[in-house]
Amino acid sequence: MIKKVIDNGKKGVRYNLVLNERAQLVLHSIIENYIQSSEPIGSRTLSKTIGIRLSPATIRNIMSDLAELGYLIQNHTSAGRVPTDKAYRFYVNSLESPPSISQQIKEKISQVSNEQGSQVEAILAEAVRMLAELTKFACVVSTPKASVSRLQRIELIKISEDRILVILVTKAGVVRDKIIFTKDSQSQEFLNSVAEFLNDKFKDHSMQEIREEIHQSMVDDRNRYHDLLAQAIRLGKKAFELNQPGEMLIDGQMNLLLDSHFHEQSSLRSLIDAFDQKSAIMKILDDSMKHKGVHIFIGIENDLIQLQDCSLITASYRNNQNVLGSIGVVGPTSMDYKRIISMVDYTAKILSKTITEQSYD
Amino acid sequence: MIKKVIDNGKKGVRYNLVLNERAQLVLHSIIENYIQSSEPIGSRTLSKTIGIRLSPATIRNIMSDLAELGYLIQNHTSAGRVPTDKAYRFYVNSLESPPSISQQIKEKISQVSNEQGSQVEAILAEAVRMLAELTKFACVVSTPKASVSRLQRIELIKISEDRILVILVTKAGVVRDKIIFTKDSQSQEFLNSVAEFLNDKFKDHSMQEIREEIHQSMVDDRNRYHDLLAQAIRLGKKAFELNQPGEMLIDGQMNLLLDSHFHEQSSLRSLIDAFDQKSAIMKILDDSMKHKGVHIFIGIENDLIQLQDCSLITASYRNNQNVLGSIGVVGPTSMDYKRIISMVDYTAKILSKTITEQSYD
DNA sequence: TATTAGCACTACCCTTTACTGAGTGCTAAT
DNA sequence: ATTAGCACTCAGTAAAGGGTAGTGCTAATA
Repeated sequence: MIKKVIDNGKKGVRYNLVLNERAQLVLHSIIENYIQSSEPIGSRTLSKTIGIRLSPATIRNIMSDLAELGYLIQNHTSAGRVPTDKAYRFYVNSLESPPSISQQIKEKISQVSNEQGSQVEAILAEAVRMLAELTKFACVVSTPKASVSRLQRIELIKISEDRILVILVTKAGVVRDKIIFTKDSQSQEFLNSVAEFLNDKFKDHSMQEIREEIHQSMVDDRNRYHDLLAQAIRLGKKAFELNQPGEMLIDGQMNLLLDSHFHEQSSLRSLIDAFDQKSAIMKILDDSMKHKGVHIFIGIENDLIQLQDCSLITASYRNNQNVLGSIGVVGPTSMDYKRIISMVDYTAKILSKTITEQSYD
Repeated sequence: MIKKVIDNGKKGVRYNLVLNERAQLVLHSIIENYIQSSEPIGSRTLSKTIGIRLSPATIRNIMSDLAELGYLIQNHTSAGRVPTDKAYRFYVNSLESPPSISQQIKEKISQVSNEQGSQVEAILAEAVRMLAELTKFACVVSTPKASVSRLQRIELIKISEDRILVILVTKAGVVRDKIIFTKDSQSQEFLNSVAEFLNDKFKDHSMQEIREEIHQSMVDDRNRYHDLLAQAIRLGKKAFELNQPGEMLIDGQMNLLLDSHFHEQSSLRSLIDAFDQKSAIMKILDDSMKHKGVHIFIGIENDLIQLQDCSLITASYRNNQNVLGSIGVVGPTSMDYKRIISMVDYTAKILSKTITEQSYD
């Protein structure tokens, strides 16, 4: 279906794919008004707040066309107009990227990196907390993906006859610990040799690669007869087994529940479910890791049905070498995009900077 | 002030500290009805559901007395009666301890211990999650307190020229990692000697003790001239510095927001604040560690003003040697105490069992 | 003397009704 | 092409009235 457009250079209503300048201005104005007030915008109100002089009647005509084009809807006949997801998409596409941000907010966000020598997880937790506090929405951040992380150091520590503590340190500075059980008890000296061997062989390799190489070695029969090697492979297999599934930190869920946009019990319930499952939101964060800069998912654009009343703003963070994960905000589709986008963008940058300083590359 | 009491053996209304049996029965019945329905209980309704035959009028008389004694209140003149905190206190005191629990729930909770070889933190997270799901309220659990935990093993790992990774394993099976920065780079061999020294000296000591002993050693001048010793003390000081403040895991906060009892915005906001601060709830959990068994804090009994519309049910968990922390449920004062108490009690027991199996004692 | 039936009374809750106000679409005038 | 004017719509609020579940008090009862 070809879209109708308002074009005052021609007679009557034309069919085309773009809005003329005045229609854009009206739409823009409606959206910004609605973002502020969260109430349907009427022609009279708008004619007062919009920059140029336009009578309510004229605005009504434009609004009527915009509604027909799918940018606006009316909840009922005699109510003002409300922007649709399509309108928000138009709006964010028209924004400069990234929007400006106040010095004050910048300073606030920069506090995240203040505490020198924090663990990566602590930095992420702090960042997501800060972002939730500033945006007053729910915020999520994915921890550096184990599979793409590269090994800086592995250590094996015998802590009892049948338990070995495995410490993995990645290039990005993430420390993971895990306890593995063994039937036959080994001396610490032996474990040290094993660890040394694994460090030599696998340093700088990604966890994914390491798992594959170990798998390869196990298939290779020759190794069976070399005790150290055999043990190293056996222990290594356990140690590098997908220890933590990609994790996600959440903060500010409560903010959403207090937000008037989600006051209907139904959408609220489903939102909670979405957060409880984690996996779906995790997927969105993973996707957004693949691209640079800020990503925006508006309402219906979200595959996950529970999130179709929400918009997500995400941005990836990285160290010198790799994209590590991403951080995002979940809020109502009528959120203040300028504000939120700039905050997410800046937080991701600060996060990248802080974590890069911590990295071993 | 001396309390009035209903005593049908005597003439008129007496002053005393106990309720006669019939008044107790009525009160008990009102509370259980109210827990089920969350609606004010009237005399007519009660006369139908209460076991013995009593006319509404009689019940009204008794209720009137109970109201005067502070066990019941009326929201307005022509409404039924609602139990006060005092009533709930009477109620829980009269319960057998601990109340019985269905086999089905037992099995559900026991799943917490299923995954063999989990880290303590993971077990706690699982437990608090399970408890939140079962109770449909908010649940909290405090992680084993660092200060009382005793040392199983310390390990120092050089991960770059200026960074040392410290791994602390406690008797309870908690693994903590921390990165410390040094100006002068040391060899791994040297760090091994230092770690060995610290292990010899401090194994089985509590973190608190260790900190004190290190402090003592630093004051003691002689040690300055022994290089290993001096370095060990210097590094040990950093390593054992209060690394993690007692932490707390929360789950199911959202449940509270969906609970009809907290639908007034005001009490909701303050509740969220209470959870955000953490420290106050942490204090309650700490307190409850000092005593055995289940602890119950009803409404006004909570020092924290934000929690005065809530009841807390807590129970401590332990390994063979020490009380480690406690787990609790936060819900409305009109919660189903029998159900919740039994669940918290049983969860704490399962938690103790699971963690004891993990411990190195 | 304790209990109960009866009665007048109270206040919330729900529905109906009416009114207001912000908004619309359409038409005719500019 | 724009605007003023007008009839119309519908959510929201407030007032009015009936229904209901509760109360307290008094007098009758076992």
